[in-house]
Amino acid sequence: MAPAEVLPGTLEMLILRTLQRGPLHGYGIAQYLLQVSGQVLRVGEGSLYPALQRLLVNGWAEAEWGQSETGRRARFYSLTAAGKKRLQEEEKEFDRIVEAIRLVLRTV
Amino acid sequence: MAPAEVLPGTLEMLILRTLQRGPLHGYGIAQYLLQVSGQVLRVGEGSLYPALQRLLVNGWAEAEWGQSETGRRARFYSLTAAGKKRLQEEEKEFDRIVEAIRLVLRTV
DNA sequence: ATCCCATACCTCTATTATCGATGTATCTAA
DNA sequence: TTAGATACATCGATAATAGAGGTATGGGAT
Repeated sequence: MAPAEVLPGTLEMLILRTLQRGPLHGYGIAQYLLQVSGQVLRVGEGSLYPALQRLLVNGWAEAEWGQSETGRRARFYSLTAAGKKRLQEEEKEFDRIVEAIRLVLRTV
Repeated sequence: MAPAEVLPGTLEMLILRTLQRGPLHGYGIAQYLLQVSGQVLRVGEGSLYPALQRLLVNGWAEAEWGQSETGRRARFYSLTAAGKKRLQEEEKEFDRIVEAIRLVLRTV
């Protein structure tokens, strides 16, 4: 099976969607995405942490240091109200574009 | 309606798919994508022409100068055998990743 | 006649996102 | 005691896109 990266431009949406389930730390987000996507979406750390920084800077998420399930120090991210709104917009736009692409792919 | 760009990483696939219908010039490709996608996929020239160059370099398309329907000089691109194969691979990978993303978006 | 718009090509630079490598540190299990 | 999993982060290279700029021609409207 191909290693397969994330579609550029969709990572923030995927992270926001993951955080919608509840606060989670970076490592956990990557694990979750890998698992739920059936091992397809492999988010490298070099993509993940900069993306999380962007979410903080834009006010879509906030972070708090705490303890992970395994007792280690971890930074828990959670959605802000602005982040929830942003997620809705991104999902809508994603659907719109994917539908447009499907139109092209289906048109003979 | 938002101006909405192309999903990064999908442009080459969209062009290849357009060329599968028959040879076409750059300007025509952009027009076609805009029309078939219901005005959603707006391909700027600064994205289009570099992408066409990549297709040539990779041997997925070949080009020939000719006359457009309106009598102007135009460069017609057409799919090679390698391009057809490449298109199939890209479509398959696209479906795979979009399906993975949908899994994430649908999971509660 | 002239001027604008659509058609048609292309390049350049800035911006942005992703990836892979690198580095730190801790905890657990073999 | 050592390897692997957990957990953070940054750095540089790569690549793709967008937007602006530049050339040229044809047709239709003023």
